[in-house]
Parts: sequence; C-alpha cells; structure tokens
Amino acid sequence: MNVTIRDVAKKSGYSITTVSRALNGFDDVSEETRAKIIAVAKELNYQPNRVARSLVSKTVNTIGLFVLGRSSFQQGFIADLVSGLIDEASTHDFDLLIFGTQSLKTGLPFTQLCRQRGVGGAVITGLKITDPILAELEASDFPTVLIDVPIKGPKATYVSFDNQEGISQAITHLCDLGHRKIGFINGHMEAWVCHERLAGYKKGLAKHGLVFNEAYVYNGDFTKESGRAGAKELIEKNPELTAILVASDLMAAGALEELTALGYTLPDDISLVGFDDQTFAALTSPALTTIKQDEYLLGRLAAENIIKLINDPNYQPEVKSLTTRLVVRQSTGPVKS
Amino acid sequence: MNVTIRDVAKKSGYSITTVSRALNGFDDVSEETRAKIIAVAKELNYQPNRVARSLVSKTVNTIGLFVLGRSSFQQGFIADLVSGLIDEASTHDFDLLIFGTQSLKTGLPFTQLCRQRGVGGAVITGLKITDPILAELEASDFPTVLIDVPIKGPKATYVSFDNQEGISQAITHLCDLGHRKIGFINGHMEAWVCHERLAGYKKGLAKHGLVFNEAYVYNGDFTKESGRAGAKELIEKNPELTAILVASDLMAAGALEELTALGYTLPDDISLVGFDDQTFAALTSPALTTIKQDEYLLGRLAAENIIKLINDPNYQPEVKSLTTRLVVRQSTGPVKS
DNA sequence: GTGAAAGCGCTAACAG
DNA sequence: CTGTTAGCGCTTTCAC
Repeated sequence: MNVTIRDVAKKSGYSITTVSRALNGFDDVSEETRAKIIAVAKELNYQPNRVARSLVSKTVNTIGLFVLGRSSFQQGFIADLVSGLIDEASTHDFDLLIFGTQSLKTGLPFTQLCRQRGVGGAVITGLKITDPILAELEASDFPTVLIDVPIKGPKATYVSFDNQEGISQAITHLCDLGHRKIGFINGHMEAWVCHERLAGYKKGLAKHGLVFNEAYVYNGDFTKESGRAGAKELIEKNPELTAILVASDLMAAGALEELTALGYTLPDDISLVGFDDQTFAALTSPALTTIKQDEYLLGRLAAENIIKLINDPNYQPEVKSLTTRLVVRQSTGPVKS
Repeated sequence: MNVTIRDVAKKSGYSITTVSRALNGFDDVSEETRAKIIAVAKELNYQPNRVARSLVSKTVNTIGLFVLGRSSFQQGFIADLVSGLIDEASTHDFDLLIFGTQSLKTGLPFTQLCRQRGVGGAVITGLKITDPILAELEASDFPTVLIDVPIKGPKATYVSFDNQEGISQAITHLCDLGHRKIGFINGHMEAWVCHERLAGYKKGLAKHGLVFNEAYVYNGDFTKESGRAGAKELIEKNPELTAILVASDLMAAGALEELTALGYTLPDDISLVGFDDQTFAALTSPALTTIKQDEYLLGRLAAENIIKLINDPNYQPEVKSLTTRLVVRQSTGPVKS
C-alpha cells in the first residue's frame, strides 16, 4: 500500500488534520510545525491521494478532453493539441482524462459524465456548430473550453486561430505574385473555422479589389478525396484560375495530386496554398505553401483557460485568437504572363 | 449536485447496500428487487461516482497512458494509437488518463503515481530499452503494457508488430525487382524496434543469399534530417546501391529529398522503402512504398491486454505480434539493367 | 495552533 | 435475501 496521510501524521506526531493543513499551505499552522511535517512527508515520499482528495473537496485537478468525431484523431494536429494540453496541465498539476466519441453515446448529460469521473472542466474538440449541446454548454456552469467553436457562457469560452487574417494574408501573398483569379476549396460548413475561412477569403479579395465569385468556391469535407474533387471541378469550370486556396493541407494534397494528374505544373501553371502546415506539407512535391497554425500552442492556451475557469470562480475569460503564419514554399509562384 | 446512490436507495425504499449490490450484478439480490432498483436508477439517471468507487474498492477503471519522450507526440502514429486505446477502453467502460513526460519528472515511483491517480494499470510508449525503469516494471505487480518494448513479468507484457517479418518482406519485394545491393537506414538503437528491424534486414538478406555488409547500414534517429544524412552517406560511400530500406517514413522522406537533390530519379536510379505508412507516405513524390503498421489496432490490443491484466489476477498474457503489410507505391521499381 | 469528529459516495464484511 | 456497520484517504467544520 501507498503511504497515506496517517503515516505522516503518526511519524511526525501531529494529527491528520494538522498534516493536511500544513501540506496545503494553510496559515493557521506554525512555521515550525509545517517545516517538521514537510520534512517527514518528504522522507516518506508522501503524495496525497487525488482520488480521495477530489471525493471530499470538490476542487478537482482533472481536465476532461473530448475528441468528437471519429475522424478527428486521424487529423494529424490532434496529437500536437494533446501534447500542448498535457504540458500545460502538468505544469499546474492537473491530469488529463481523454474521452472518445463513444463516451458521449451513453447519452449522459455530459457535465454529469464529467462529475462522475472527477473531472473539473472539459476541453472539447471536433464539435459541430449545429450540435445542440452547444446551447447546453453555453448555459451551463460547468467549465468548458471549446476548440475552434465560438461560445460565450458564464463558464464557457473557446480558443482558436485568427482564420480570417490567415486566409487574408495568403490572398495578399497570391496577389503580390500577380494572381487575380483565385479559387477556394473550403471544408464543410459544420465546422466554424470554415465560415471564418470563407469570410477571410471574401475579405482578402475585397482588400485587393477583387470580386467574390460564388463559382470559385468548392465545399469539401476535409478529406483528401474532396480536395481532388474540388480541384477538378474548380479548374474545369473555371479554367481561368491561376491559384487555389485550400482550407486544409490534406485537401490541398488531394488537389495537388489531381492538378498534377490533369497535366498542370505547379507553381508555373497554377499556385496552391494549404492550411495547417502539417508534417507532410513540406514533403509534397512541390512543397506546399501553407497557413501554419500552431496546435501545440493552442493546446496550451486551452489548458490555461480551463484551469483558470476551474480554479477561479470569478475568472472572466477573454477570447484572444492566436495568429497563423504563412509558410511560403514551392507551390506558389508568380502568375505566368 | 449529482444523484447519488442514496437518492436511489431512498426513492426505491431499499438500503444503500442493496442498491449497490443490485446494480453491480451480485446474485444475492432477488430479481424482483433488482428490477425495481434498476428502474429507479434509470428514472433518476443515476450513474455511480467512479471516484468514490475507486477509493474504496481497489478495482479501478482507469488506464494510464504514458507518452515518454518529447518527440513521441510529434510522431504521427501516436494519434492512432490513442484512438485505438480509447475505443477499446470505452468499450469496457474504462477511462484513459494521459501523462506527459513531465509527470515522471517528479521522480515518483511510477506505480505510486498511478495509484494516487486511481489508475489501475499503465500503457507506456516511447520507453528506451536502456531505461532502468524496465527492470522495475518487470518485477512489479502493477499491471503494465509496453508499446514496442519487450517485457515479461508477472503483471507486465507488451504489444508490438512483427518488425522482422515486415522488413524481410520488403527485402523480398526488392529482390523480386532485381535488387541485390540494398542499404538500410535504421533508427537509434535505444528503440527496440530498431534491433528487430536490423535483425529483419539481416534475415531478409540471408533468405535471398545476400551478404550482410556493415557499410550498408546507417543509424539515424528517426528525424527527417537523419534520413537525409543517411541517404547521403550511404550513397556516397556505396554508389553501387540500387535500393535503400528506411526504418521510418519520416526518415524516408528525408532520404527522398536528399536523393532527389543529389540528382537521383526514383525509382529508376534507386528504390526506396519506408516504414509506418503515415499519411504523408502517399503524398510524397514519388509516393512511398512502405511497411504499414496499423497503430490503431495496436492501441486496441494494448487496451485489451491492460484491461485483462487489471481485471483478472490470473491472466497470463501471451504476446502475439501484429503483422505489418507492405504497401507498394511508386518509390520502388525494377533495378535498372 | 492544534485535534476530534464528521463525512464525500461508495463497497464490503458481517449479521440477521 | 436484505440492512447495519465500517471504512477507503482526505478535507473541513468546530471546539479546545
């Protein structure tokens, strides 16, 4: 068995109560006593049992991570996100409990599921903007941080990137290269970021005096195949396009394949910009110019927010989006004169 | 507050104990009573509090996942592994608690760390074969499943792929294409799989009557850069090579870059085989022939093992390796005559 | 300053 | 078959 608080109490000669208070930094304990107790605790290598602790005091040191949608895990960035969450969480002595899609299938009122697991707050990724749970979370007093889905409740907030600005910068990059006919392969509109990216696309065009053309936009679904299909459709219907912006690297990779198969040479015939900067973006040929979002950082930010939300009842989260960064590689080039 | 067992007891008119037993499927409860209690529980939407449960009964429904080494998360396959773990775990009503590298920095006796977190068993990935913790785990009675590191203890086992066979098959593939001079870029020897892959390389060569040549082997470190360096060194020192086998896709991508930069055309001048079949393997140009390992499946297998280890004190794990599958793409071709 | 006692929600003897 | 009694390891009133 592990060493418990009783062992520390016995060995130090103090009561369990005093040991608890000494170790938890209460100020109604003499410094001398505290020092002694801490010494004994260290000697015994005592670590409080978190299960017991969270059972009695409702202050819980566990974050729940919900990864919704079977495909979410396939997306490479989830790994970085988790990595960031863990690093930040363990800095604050928080644990990270992961739930898969199945966990929600129980139909359990979500927050209840968390409380039963001793989870103090949740980080949710992969949520669709049409999900009814969104309204619930907004009203709930259970700490929640959404990834890439806006929300504003007493205890709910979100973290994201400035997608509009990211896309807009990419358009500026293309315009600087002389492009005027720029297509856009977007993801599905159940993802909030896609609304943002579309808005950024329009805004970017407007900024450079270009007119938005509905026919230049294709709605994919984040799969490689939809990237292929999108590229094919866009270029066939609008052969005047000299550049295509794609809302994810994976779709961009599909578009790249399709365009190459159709006989286009990149970037000479057409320029291509992805989104994410996943590992493989540097590995395609030509290497993908893409809008990088640092998912690790986003993970840390999410953890930071949820921990504050859990610890401080008065915390008023302010949403600040992380910035993306355009990584220029070989898939974009000056428009052929 | 959530609904507790007391609420169910009160509402059903039975004692807390009876409710507990009825709900946990004990057979010393009349079916009539059980039915009534279950009905009430359902009506109240009662779910037992796992924190409390694991505090008293030492049977814990949480698996701890340790992802060691900062870089592990960067490796794409971790996401699939986690995905498999979660799916299998939630099927058995187990939760998954993730620990980062930092958690182990406390110097806490590992198993103690788990017990304090209410974790019944651990799955560990990224462990080096030189890690002293290995001996500890081997002797320990704490349920542990290692990923890709062999271990055999009363409560410790491991899951992995048949790396030898995988590499061997790739060599057969190359030999079938006429290759006789095959180089090998391995990972670092702190990873068990690299010993296996080296053994597989030797075995595969022998199988086809080829002689092992020390100079044909380069030890990288799983980074793309080491792949580049390895390709450069191997091909410069041994220009007679017509094929190179690489112990990871990322290193293979590096090798591909380097070889292309050096003016080689693949697969005409030289064939290249990767390992993993990560997403990007299909996206490089030429697309990478590679040895696919299904990390999702490995995750499920690991979860299955750890759960049995936790639940059944008499469970004797038998190690059975998962098979890899050679995915032939465009980076391998017949040797130029 | 410190300790005794109560109890978080649950399971597990032990009686009846 | 069912209920009473004791705790799991910890925090937290409330006395002293």
